Amino acid sequence: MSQLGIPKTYDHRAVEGRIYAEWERRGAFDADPNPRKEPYCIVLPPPNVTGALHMGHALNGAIQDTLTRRARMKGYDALWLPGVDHASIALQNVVERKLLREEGKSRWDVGREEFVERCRHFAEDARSQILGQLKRLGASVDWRRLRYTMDDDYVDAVLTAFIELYEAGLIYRGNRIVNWCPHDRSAISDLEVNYEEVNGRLYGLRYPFVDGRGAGPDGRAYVQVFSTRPETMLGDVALVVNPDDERYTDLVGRRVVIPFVEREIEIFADEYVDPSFGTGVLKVTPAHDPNDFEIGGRHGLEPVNVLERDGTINAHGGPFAGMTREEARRAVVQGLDERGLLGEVEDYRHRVGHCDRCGTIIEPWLSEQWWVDMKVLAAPAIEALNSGEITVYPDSWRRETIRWLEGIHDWNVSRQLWWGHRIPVWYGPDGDAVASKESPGEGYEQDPDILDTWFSSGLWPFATLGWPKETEDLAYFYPTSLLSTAREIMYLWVARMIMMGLRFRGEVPFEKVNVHSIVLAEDGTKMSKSKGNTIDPLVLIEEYGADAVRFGLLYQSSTQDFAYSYERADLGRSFVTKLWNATRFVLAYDNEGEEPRETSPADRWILSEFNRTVRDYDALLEECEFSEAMRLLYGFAWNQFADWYIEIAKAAPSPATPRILREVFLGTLELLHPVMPFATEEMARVLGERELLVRHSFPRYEASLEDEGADRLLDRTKRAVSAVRSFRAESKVEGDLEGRVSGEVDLSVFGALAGVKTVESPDGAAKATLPAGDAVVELVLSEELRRGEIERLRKEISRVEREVERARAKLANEKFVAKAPAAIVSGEREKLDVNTRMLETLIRRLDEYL
RNA sequence: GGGCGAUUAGCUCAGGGGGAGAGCGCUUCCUUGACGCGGAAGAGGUCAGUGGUUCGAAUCCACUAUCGCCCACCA
Repeated sequence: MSQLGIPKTYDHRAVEGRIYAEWERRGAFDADPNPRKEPYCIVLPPPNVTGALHMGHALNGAIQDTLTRRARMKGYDALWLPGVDHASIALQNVVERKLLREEGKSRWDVGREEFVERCRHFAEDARSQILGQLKRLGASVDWRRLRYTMDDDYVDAVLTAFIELYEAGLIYRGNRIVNWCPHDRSAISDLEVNYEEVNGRLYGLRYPFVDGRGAGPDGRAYVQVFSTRPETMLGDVALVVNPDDERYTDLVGRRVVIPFVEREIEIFADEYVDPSFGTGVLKVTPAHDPNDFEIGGRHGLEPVNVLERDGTINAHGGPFAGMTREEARRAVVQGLDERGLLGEVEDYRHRVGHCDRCGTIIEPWLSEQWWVDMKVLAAPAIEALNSGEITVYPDSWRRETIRWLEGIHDWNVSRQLWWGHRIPVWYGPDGDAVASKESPGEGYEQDPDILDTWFSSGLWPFATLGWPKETEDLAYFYPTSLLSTAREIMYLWVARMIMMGLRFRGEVPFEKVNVHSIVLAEDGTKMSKSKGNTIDPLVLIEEYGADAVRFGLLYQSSTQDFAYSYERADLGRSFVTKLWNATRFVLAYDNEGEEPRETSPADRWILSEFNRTVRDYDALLEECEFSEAMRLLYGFAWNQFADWYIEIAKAAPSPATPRILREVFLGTLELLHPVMPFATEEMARVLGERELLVRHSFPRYEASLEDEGADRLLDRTKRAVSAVRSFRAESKVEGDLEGRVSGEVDLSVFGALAGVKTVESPDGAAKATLPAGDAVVELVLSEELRRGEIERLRKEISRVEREVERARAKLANEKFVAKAPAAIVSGEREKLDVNTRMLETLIRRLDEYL
């Protein structure tokens, strides 16, 4: 403890928990519809219940909290609504792995009911973790309103939405190729398939002619086709060649036999075939390839599905039935080889789809699924994005999203998983299907499938506010103000919220979308648990404090992804320390009386500077320019307020300085509070503020505080001071000096900070002449410094000469004078003028010495 | 195969038509009424390359190189 009675250093560990509890106790984050206020609402992108806070959450949390706290301080009725997502496939995978590890059982061993129960319990245990972590970050969410996608009310919203879309004919059942994960035994969406380059093989498969005429293209008795998945030949229904491929014209219409299963298939002509790939002959497997499905359809061919749900070969696979797909691949290749039907085998690098959640290789698989007709839903969303009804930061993502929506495919929303919202369709005894929340009656069986987790997430901005009930919350807070998110879920989630919001509310779900950077690992690659390069925000918070981490993240966040650097947390921590020490200074500073007293130019300058900072900072936050905003505020607080005004307060105060000092500092804390809530709150408390800072008003720009005269005066004064300091450092001059400044400066500030006593006409053996902007400082020197001054003057002269030359050349250019904006031209003239006079002065001084 | 973005000081990154910026690191000095997680003064950059537009380009355009990311049903 210092003599001030407050700790010498700020200890975030001792402060943050206490302050968060205080905010909660005082209901500082509670928001309820208030007709006398304007609403401001952000819904938290619901983290997965299974998740732990990662750097992306920390960054997005900092962004949302900053915007919410700012809105709250600006007088809005600001709601930041928290929630968690049940994370269907992700959580199911976690619970399955646990079950296998701990009990050696699969989900089928325990049965659906029991398994879902376990998922429910696991989710309940897990969800408190990430919520606690949000508190550590300082998130000012209204905890009374915590939502969960498996809450009864939310489930009701999901079922309502499904039934409405179903009844409108926008949800239908269809037999199509889907991305099938044999491990999860479920369909997954296109967006959940990761394509990875793998080293595979291209196998030459030979199909003997049925008629045995032996008149293949080159006299052979077979047709060769290249495939990366030989086992799928068991499901072939045709071969196709390009109709324009002259090599194969007489092949069309002939028949070949599929080895092993001995099925005869015909050779067709189809435009789809690329003659330049492989042999120019393509095998058609409609049940296991989306293109083949189309081709098969064009030729009226019945698909043959050879895979079970778990990826093993089914009865259609003849001798290979029961094998896994990998076993079947080897066995088919070996069998072909034995029969002399294996052609060339080439190494082949290609992209193979993997399940986003479990990493299993995806099989395109024909199955009966539920689909959402997206074209109809996308049209209004495209319109809303085109018209600017939704603003996206940065705008390039608005255009990207429109492009994606324009090429949208129907959405497969059914999953053959167990953890999730069960599809509310019931099949009756007579084969009828009814969409209903409850069983329509005796003998009805509910569809076993559940919904894609993103179907429920798509309703998030309004289902969390009470929909389908027409609640007061919904009327007041919807549409929400802003959604902040990582770009990786723009299509998966954001685009769907827009479509669902327009469909069910007739209004966009949010006015603005902020697409934030992705936080990469220190080496610039993506953070991933498997690579072991993740950074845990909680560890950072523990070490640096939540405020430092938040400031560091925002300081570094722009539209570009960035490699996380601990330096930024360091920067944040140094900043907190700097502010803490400023707090101690302000507290200890003589602070008497409240009555207005006469201000000095320095007082008016700092007010003016602060006021401009308020205006620019607020505008930057409004545009989600967080990095710029942080740099601006940091620069003001450190380089203007602390470096200059505090020094002025020490050395050349006015009667009003105590008041202005405190006022501006408190205002700075208010500006910073949305970003660094804990430390600023503590500083305000230490300063004796009676009201919590979280409840203060955000500073407002006031035109009357602009003071150009004071700005110019202090600018010149600071330059003069710096010129003297620079001279002292270079010439190694210590102690007080005498001198004079030509050009108007604040003499008391100059004298005190430069250590120069001003005299009418500086007299002495030698004089130093220092350019300081448009002013000149002259200092009385001792004789021994004379030689050094000559050298210094020569350097200055050549520097100023270059400046003069540059401006002169520019102004000599007739085209420049004619075409450049008047302000630029007059600016150059002024510079030329100032520098010319400066040059004359310097040369005159040099002459005096020589 | 398409699309988007990046390349700026030793490092991590801002900026973005009119005299190159920050933090860290580096050099010199400094316990001056808060702060050494500090203060003062410095060194350090043909803003990837080539062409173009312009009175003027690090900034806009084109191409090239390198590196990322997203999207796509080529066996």
